[in-house]
Amino acid sequence: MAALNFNQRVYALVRRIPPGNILTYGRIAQMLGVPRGARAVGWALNALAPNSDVPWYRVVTVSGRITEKFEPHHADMQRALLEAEGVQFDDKDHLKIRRHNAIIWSPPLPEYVDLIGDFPGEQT
DNA sequence: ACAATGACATAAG
DNA sequence: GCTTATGCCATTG
Repeated sequence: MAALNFNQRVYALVRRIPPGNILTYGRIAQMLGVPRGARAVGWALNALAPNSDVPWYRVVTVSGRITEKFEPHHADMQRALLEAEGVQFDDKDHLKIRRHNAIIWSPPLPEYVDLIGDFPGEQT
């Protein structure tokens, strides 16, 4: 199996997102050092187990819209989970996030380095 | 190692 | 602002 370094990092980062805050796929990828690796982040969450402790619902698209590619059912659930944490939506199911909104979480620098920086070798 | 896939992002119409 | 087309990355067959 290959539940590996990259996915592990995505999970670790998503777990650090506080309630009421959100993060985009692209932003996560950029934090991991792969600015164009948004799809890979989505793939990591796709392989995530339903009972996982990773708050996958706090990850949205850069347009402030919940992914519909997965299952419409879950999209509705994701919206409910976010609303429960105080995240506000528009009538068109898109988040009220702008280029400079505060709900887009950003980790403290020390934690950022500890998280994204040099990770213990887990390859092979 | 090559080809295909997929919870995305960006550019163009 | 929305839809379509192309690009990117990691994972899987």
